Amino acid sequence: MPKSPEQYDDIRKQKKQLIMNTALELFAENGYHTTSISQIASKAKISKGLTYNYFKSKSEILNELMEHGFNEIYDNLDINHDGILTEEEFIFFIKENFRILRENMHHWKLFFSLLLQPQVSATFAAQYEEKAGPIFNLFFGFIKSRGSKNPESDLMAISSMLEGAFLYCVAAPDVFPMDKLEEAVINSCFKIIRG
Amino acid sequence: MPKSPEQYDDIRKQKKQLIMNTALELFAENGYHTTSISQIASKAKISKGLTYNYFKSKSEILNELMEHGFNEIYDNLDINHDGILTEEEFIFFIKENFRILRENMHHWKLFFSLLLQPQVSATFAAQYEEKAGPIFNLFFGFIKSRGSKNPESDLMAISSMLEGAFLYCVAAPDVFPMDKLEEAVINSCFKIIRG
Amino acid sequence: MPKSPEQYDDIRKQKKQLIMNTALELFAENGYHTTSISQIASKAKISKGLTYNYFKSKSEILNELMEHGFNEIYDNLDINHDGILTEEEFIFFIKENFRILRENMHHWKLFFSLLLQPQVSATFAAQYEEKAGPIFNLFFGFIKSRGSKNPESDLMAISSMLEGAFLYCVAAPDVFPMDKLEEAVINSCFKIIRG
Amino acid sequence: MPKSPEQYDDIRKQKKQLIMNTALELFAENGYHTTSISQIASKAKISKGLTYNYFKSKSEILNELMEHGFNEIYDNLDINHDGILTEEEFIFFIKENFRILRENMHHWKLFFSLLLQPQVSATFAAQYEEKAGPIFNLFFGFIKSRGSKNPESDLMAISSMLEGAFLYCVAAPDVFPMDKLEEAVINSCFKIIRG
DNA sequence: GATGAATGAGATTTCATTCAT
DNA sequence: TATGAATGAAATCTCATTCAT
Repeated sequence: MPKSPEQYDDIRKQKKQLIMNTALELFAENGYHTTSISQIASKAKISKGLTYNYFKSKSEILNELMEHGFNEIYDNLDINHDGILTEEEFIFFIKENFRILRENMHHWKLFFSLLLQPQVSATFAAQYEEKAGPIFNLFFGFIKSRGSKNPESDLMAISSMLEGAFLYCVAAPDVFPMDKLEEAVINSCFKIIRG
Repeated sequence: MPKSPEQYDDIRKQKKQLIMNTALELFAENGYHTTSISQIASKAKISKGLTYNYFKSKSEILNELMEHGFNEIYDNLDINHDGILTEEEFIFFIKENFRILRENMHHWKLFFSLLLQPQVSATFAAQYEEKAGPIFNLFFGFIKSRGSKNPESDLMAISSMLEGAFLYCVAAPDVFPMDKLEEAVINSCFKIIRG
Repeated sequence: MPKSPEQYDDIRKQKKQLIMNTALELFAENGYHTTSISQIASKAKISKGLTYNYFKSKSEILNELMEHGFNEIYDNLDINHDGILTEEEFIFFIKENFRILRENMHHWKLFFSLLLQPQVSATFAAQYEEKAGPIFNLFFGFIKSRGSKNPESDLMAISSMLEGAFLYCVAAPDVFPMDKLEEAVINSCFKIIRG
Repeated sequence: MPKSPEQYDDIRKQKKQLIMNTALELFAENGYHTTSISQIASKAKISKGLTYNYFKSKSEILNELMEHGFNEIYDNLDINHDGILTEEEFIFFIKENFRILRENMHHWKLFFSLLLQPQVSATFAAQYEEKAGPIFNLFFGFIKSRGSKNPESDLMAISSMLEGAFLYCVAAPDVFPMDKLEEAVINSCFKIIRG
């Protein structure tokens, strides 16, 4: 029985997603360069050739992965409201970040590793800035609204602390217990702002 | 008339250093896997074959690089005193860290990138822990000595902040001005401890 | 429309056989070490890379060659009967050996050359003993059954003679005419046993 | 103190012999191709470069080794008498052969392995025939003088047996005890001739 | 859409040989 | 004579990508 165009489309979408999920896992765990198309294909239980039916090249898988990943992550953050954070929203925001981190460990691991090798994906840096910019602004607004004496300085400290905490979670999850770390970070944010 | 053993020793030391420096630069800039022995050799203006006169394999270059790097970095920190930090020492320690970071950008870039791909270098994780452990202890002692109400929590926050600041320096040096970042971090440490 | 699994299986079998045949010929004629993968590939009219689709390494080709070779040779000998040789069977057995030798000259040449360099193939010695042991037993039984006064001694002499004759056939086929050699060996076996 | 020309000559001879002995051992044990100039030099405790002061190339070491080896072996056999062997002389000759074999295991191992890979040394086959020819004649004369009914046939059988016994000694010295093998071979020679 | 055999460019590695000293 | 650093050719091996079916 021939399939309808819609069914074909569905299959395509599922297969593509399967390839991307598999690739993400392997890239994150073993690195982009140490992962071969063969490994991806065999883990996804498809043929090597089929991969090229969905992606022009290995690096295109990476590109799409990054793009999707950014969207998945930042869309969930839902920062498109009035642009002013209340204290609860700020806390919620950080907690959300940790939650998303835990749920997308693979993506984050890959993100961080690409951060250190920008030549892999030329478009990566640009995307990152585009996404990260509004968040900096949001934070900056919150810090100022809380009466910080030096909001620029506090933004740097808080951003660093969050970034560092995320790095610990992803790269050395056994050094600090994750929930304690989360709590420590949140508390410290307020200590920093308060002065 | 053969060269004297000392002459040969000299040549070997210099050439080995040349290879390591060249490799470090390329590894840090382009990544370990994207850097070929050919590239290293041609940048160092030697033949591919000679590389193998000095290193058993490409991965051995990486291993020696890590080992030397750790020593270079952590030896400079000189943490072998009485084990108690005064406030000045604490500040000095962080400043030293930043200074060393700036002077060994390549090493740190490589470190961070390997942190996310530990399977590259098996010995890496072990070395890291061995070196980082005493520093955690030192910090913990300082935090307690300053009357922190929750030293475990503060250690996590401060460690994260430092790690994150280093990551910003290395991976995105244009986002924050480095000297301001350094100042912000130091100030925030005290805010965190003070509570 | 993909090929059927059976078709692929067929291709793989044939191609693998082609590679093994080609390698055997070159190994036997020019030696294992002097034969490069490039030579094998170009003689088999395939690409170098394809070789590695079928064999993990060059030495694995050798291993499989030895394994197959042993089986081909010793399976043909069909020594799995009651374990007692009649005179006709003994003669037939030796003749068979010469016939197989002539038809598998390449294999035997390779065997003999590896005999002298056992470190090439670690598994080789073990396989050889496993296969040769029963034959010694069979011969020993025959020699005793014919009333030899010193069967141990006669076994040594006969084994040596056979081994030497095979070596002449393989390494210096022009020194003695092969059919005369065969006849001489068979006759001499009986002279030795008879005493 | 400058050395006299004779002393220099002496040194040269000794060094050359050292290199050849070392190379022989390694070639015999590990094979010609698997033995590198570096290994030879380091085992002989000289520099790589010095090797080329005494030999034009690696293959020239092999050539000289073969040449010397043949002479050493066959000169010791002292077959330059009247050309007629008595029974005692025949026995003595075979015993001598075994003795020499035992004392020059390395040479023989190398000989046998080259027999199977003649392309290694082009001149090898020619040398072998030149040396072996007179021996065949000597044996043929003895066999005839003892009243053999078919001396051509017996020569083949005896030659094969000797060759085979030597191969066993060299390649599989544990299969048969060497002194028993020697005895068995000698006895069997007479059985073969006697008919 | 799906397969996996096949290619070829390029990576790592080895090693006989040369050469400045 | 003696050294060992240096070369370069060639070997082994890997893998993204193509293509016939």
